[in-house]
Amino acid sequence: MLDIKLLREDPERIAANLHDRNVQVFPDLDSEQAGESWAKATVERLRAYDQKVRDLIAAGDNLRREQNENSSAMKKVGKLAKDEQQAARTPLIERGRELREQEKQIAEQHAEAIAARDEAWRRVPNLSHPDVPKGHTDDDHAQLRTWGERRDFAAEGFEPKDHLDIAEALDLVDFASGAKVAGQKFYYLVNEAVLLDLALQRYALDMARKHGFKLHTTPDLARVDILDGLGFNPRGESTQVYSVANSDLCLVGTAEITLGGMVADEILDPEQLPLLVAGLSHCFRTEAGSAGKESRGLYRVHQFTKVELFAFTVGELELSEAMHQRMLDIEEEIFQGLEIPYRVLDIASGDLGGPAYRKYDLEAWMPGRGGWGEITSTSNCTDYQARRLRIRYRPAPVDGKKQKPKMVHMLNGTAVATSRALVAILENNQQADGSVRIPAALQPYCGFDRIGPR
RNA sequence: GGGGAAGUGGCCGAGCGGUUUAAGGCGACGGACUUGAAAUCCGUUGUACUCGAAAGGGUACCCAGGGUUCGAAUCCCUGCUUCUCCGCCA
Repeated sequence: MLDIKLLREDPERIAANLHDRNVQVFPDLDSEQAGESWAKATVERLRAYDQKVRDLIAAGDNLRREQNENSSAMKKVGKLAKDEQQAARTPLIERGRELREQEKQIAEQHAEAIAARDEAWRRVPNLSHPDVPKGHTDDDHAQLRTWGERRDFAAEGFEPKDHLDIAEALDLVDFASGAKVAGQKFYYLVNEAVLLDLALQRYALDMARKHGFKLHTTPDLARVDILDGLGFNPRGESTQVYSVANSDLCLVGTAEITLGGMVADEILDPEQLPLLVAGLSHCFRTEAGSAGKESRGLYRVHQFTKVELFAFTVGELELSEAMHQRMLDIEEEIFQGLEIPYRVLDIASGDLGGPAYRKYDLEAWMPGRGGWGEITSTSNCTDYQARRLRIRYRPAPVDGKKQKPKMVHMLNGTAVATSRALVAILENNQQADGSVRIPAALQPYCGFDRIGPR
């Protein structure tokens, strides 16, 4: 959620950003129905909502002030002579009843107005970094660089298989049983794949730790309001999130949720910042609306395991942007260690997602599909998530004066999502004889340097 | 799962329907005294919304949400959390 003051102070900026990101806040205000100025019309409606809220706040405050005055008048009645007290009380009681009635009505209207405003305001996405490429197709992302040598399978004399063929031939996954027990896109890892999965987790955790991230395993479930605070929409029709029946809990789609929520409602000491935490969790995704897309194998599944990096920084753009680069560097170091060729994308405005101010993805080369596939993603969400989770810090005193708390900036990034990393490793390291070479960095964790041939 | 107890400011802790403007203490900050420090004394002290150019004013917040009342930290209901005892369990 953005600071509502921005709506009052710089509405043009919000309209321009809505336009760049192509985000419709009100269903009836899109470019078809409202024309070119739909974004401007959206902002105007938001401002009207906000004004109504403020008017009702003023009205309510006034009534409560009168109620307080009435109460103090009542206190003084006790000092009057006994025979005068009753006569003095009656009108005050009457007035008090009136005020209570009025205040109740105003409070009701206020609750409605604030619900309407916030429901809309929450859909307004974060501002965007000025360098974010504008556009909303996959071609609009800016490719910053590539790393690594892609293997020339033709020169090696064989046709690369995709990871599912490799894994099935080596008896590393069991999708059939997964489907029987839990449904399509659930799976069992089998044999060496189990150890490889654990090795990836341990490798990523060691890397996170080396870079100063405090390690955590996190709950795999979280409360709805924590999800909300981080900008996930557990309700909604196309939600990516599983909800647990008869509770306010959801299965987390990423440890971003549990790590980000960890310090909700707290005012942090500036010495604690930047606060670097890493979390190992399972990730559950409904993948609603993505049926048929990249449906083969481990690439898009309902459950996987991930080591996530998370940072809370002082609420200054220079600092969070520097941290964002640092997180991207770590992600690159991790995949360089795994010897996976990849490219780095600066994600375009239309594909940022609500909370992100800027987002970089790493896409690994996946020979099986002959294309790039997303393996990590790191976002600087600035204060957008912090505002709803009320995560603040108190800046150091200036001239001996205590400073007001400020919102932290929050960043998240993937260290390793094991399922996608498995895809990349199996496909890039497959051998002509059907075996798969294990990257040197993982061998100490696995205890073997090759799977197969069988 | 069942029974008890408890949730008050940065922390400890009093208050159980209107003299509370939440006592008192600790801590922190500022000042006085001091060559400096300690001790002592004096003062200040949270979060947010809102009005205002500012000075400053108003409102809310005693775990959360409802309710009773002219008036709630205080009474009632529901929930959450913590502690504790019993049962069950890896």
